[in-house]
Amino acid sequence: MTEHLSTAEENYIKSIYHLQQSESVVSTNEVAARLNTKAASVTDMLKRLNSKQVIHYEKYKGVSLSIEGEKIAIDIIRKHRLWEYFLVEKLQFKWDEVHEIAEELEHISSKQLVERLDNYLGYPKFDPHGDPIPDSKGHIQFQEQISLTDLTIEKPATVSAVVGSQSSELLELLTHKNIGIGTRIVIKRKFSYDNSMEIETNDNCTFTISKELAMALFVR
Amino acid sequence: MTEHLSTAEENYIKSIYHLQQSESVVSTNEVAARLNTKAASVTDMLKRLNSKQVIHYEKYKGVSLSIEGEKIAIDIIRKHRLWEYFLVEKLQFKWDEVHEIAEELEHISSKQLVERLDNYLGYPKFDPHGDPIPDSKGHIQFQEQISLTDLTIEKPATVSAVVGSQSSELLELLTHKNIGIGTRIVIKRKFSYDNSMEIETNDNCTFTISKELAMALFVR
DNA sequence: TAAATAATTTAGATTCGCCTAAATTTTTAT
DNA sequence: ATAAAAATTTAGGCGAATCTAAATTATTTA
Repeated sequence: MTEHLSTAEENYIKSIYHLQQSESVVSTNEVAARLNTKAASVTDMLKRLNSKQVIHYEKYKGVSLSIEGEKIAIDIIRKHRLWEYFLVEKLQFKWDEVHEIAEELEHISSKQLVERLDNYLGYPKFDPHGDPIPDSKGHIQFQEQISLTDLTIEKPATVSAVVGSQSSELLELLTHKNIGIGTRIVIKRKFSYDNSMEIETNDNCTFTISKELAMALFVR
Repeated sequence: MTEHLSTAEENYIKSIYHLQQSESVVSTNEVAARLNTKAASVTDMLKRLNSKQVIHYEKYKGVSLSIEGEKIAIDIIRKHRLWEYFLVEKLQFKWDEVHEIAEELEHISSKQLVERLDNYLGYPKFDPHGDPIPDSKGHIQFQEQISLTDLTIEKPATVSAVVGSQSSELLELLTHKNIGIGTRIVIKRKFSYDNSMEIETNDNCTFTISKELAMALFVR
């Protein structure tokens, strides 16, 4: 299929894939920002990737992945998330320590390695951050939003929505607790007496939230 | 300590380390041959590594590793062999399938990853090829030579010496069986009737050798 | 809609790691 | 010991991936 891609090329493809989740066509500047590089460098690379058929690119018109490019992106993400799972489940890393290491491991090329790792790990469906792990055919499990109330204990999740987020009282509370869209949450304990729960967030804070607040937070 | 080395730089250091096992000073051409590259490229790189203090190098005088360089080499070898052990023990690869993959994995930089992997694997002392795995302080277990006669069944080993290798009859036999210093051997079966044994080598050949030949071969 | 601003691309350098061909140094052999 | 051979280095170039500064195109706004 594809000859061989450099680490840099793979990182561009991955970035474009992630940026495409919100808008289908991605700008040069957005890629530059995500990769901490300069727009001129991005233009250079887009030309190269375009000639390799992994993206659709026209001057001044933005970029999107080709079918081939999307396959490559999903494959990299699969590797990244499987390695993260490995690091947490087998090597006892904390879920917030593994990203950097997985950024390196995701570029290891052996197909066989990935398949065997997947098998060894028991074909996990979600990584330690709660993100879905694509299967060997590139299929990604649809991920529903659920109320934080219904989240399994110890299973990390990401805040994806806040119901009633127009209320300033709620916002005040969220600001105080430093919770927002994208905040990673793990439930450490649930107290049945008042349905409050102890949670741990991104920034390694552990504290208790009320049933009312938990009901307002949606996670995936 | 060391800022950061590229994969290419690490590979040069590793090659020089291995070549130094036989002769303490290594030539440009030897490095070129080992890395499948050209002498001119090696000269380039030696200049760079010299300025980074990881080697001792003088024009036309050959190269050797500095103390720092040796530490780096041992660290890379440690990673390589731990990953090989992981691939065979945990992911069920065959011992002759893992080298290439480990060549990639050995460049993953996280110190913590290596330590945790080592712990997870139970601090193995030898890799699946029978080579010693340096510990976290860089100490390498001394490996005695034993006669092939005394080698445990199924335990891979490397031919490290041939007693009576001046005899042309022995050489004739060794040449015919394609066995020499460095040949990897695994004993598959031992026959007590005549103390002959069935062995498997490097090149995936399986055949029987006599007690006399086994006694002449020393392995580690 | 025309000017100002923002986004993007081009032009021209730089570093890394490699190459070939030519020059130089070292080693070997006569 | 000197000529021939082998090893090594230098010179000059190339592609990948980056950069800055300048030019160009697109978008916004007055």
